[in-house]
Amino acid sequence: MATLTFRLNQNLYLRDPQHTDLGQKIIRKSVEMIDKLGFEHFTFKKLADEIESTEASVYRYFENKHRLLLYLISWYWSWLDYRIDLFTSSSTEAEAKLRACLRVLCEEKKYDPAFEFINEEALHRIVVAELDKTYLTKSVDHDNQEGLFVGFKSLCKKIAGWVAEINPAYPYPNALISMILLSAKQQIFFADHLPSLTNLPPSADRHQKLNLFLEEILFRTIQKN
Amino acid sequence: MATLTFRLNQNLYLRDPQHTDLGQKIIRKSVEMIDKLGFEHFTFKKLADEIESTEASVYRYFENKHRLLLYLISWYWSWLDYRIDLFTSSSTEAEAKLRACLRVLCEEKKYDPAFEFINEEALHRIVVAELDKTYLTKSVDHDNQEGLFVGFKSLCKKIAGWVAEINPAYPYPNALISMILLSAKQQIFFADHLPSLTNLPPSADRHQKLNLFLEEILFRTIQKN
DNA sequence: CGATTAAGGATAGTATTACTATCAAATCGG
DNA sequence: CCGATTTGATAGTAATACTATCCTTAATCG
Repeated sequence: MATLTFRLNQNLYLRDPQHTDLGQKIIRKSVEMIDKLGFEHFTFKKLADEIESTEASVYRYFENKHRLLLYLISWYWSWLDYRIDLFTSSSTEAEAKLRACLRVLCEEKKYDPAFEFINEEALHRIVVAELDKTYLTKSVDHDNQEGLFVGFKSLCKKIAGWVAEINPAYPYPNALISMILLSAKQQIFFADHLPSLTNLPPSADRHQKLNLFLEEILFRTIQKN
Repeated sequence: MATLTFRLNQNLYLRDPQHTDLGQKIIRKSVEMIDKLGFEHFTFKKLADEIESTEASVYRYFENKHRLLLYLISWYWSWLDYRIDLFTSSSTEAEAKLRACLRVLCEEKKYDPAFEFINEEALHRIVVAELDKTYLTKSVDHDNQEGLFVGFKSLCKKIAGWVAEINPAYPYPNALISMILLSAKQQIFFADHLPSLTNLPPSADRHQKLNLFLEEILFRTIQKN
């Protein structure tokens, strides 16, 4: 099988981790550890110990742990974008594309064998729990200038484009889509931890319910008249 | 003028800061400093230096800085709840209540002289920038059990109740309201820092636009049939 | 009025974190 | 096989998030 890799913004890393053995270990293990410990309790020291390397070596790949998180989450958005392309390319209608897109967004994430060293299931949990921390910092503006959020921004733009195709007069397509993208993560988190803030059940069919919830909001909001 | 205070969950603090001079200084100054430095760069040491007290003394009021943040944000939700009551009590119709409620949620926040030692404008910016960090931690479940999120949860429940009054058949009232409550903060943040993720303008009338945006989503989504 | 208690100040100390720096050993490409 | 690059090993630093102890002062209560 051909190995796919995503070309991510070079400012995310110092040395490309996809190209070396140590780099791949860093990615694989950090996904596992951030998922388990949470980003706050995850440190380069602990990571280095686990992969039997040293802190200094990890710092040669990533400037700091914040950039590593940004890297992982950028990877996630690229992956989602790729999957959305996969499932929307067969449609020509914007409406069908949007429906397919929401399905991909809400689906339960499983390990994707197309990408060997990433555990997508764990990465999805990381995105749910840590996404907001990537931009809620005093360095947002700087990070944004360096292009560290392009993955999220371009995905949002693409989907908002379909909204504009359906109803060019609707004035808030980007706001609506960014809201939906974030809500998909938030509501899953609430279902797991603060159930009174949602109506999604704890059971496995919550992904389907989430899909219904968001689809209704999206299409009712953008319908004409 | 009668001085109002909110009765917040006792687990938020070790000693009630509203009742002492030092406590009030801690609240007033921490709002100012978290707003300026951001929560990550804010420390009890820096705070103590500013109010000319000591780290140890601050720790006598709050177990740690995370609880202090939770305290401030709980205070904010209580305040919002109080303002929503103020502006909805005149209406009897659920729809009118919801409209008034969204107006309060989206309005630009100004200093409220009813509460002397809190700068609501700064606190609002803190909520916008730091809210998600209060629950995106490994200790959510524990904090939730201690009742540290009741402020947000009860507000959400109250508003969702009005939704249910209008359309009892709508299956996701809590999810819809929590989404809207959070989006109101998020979209303001995007307008300031990641404008391509929203359609709110940088100008002052963005609060009004935000109101239109959210009102349309809410009422279109819950309309019957 | 004197004694008790509580609040706050002063100081010290600890483990951990998030780095930075230096040098030597291994390895890899031409 | 030579030289450049990569990694490992080790050390060190400033800051952070606490905890502990002791002392002074102020309020309270019989």
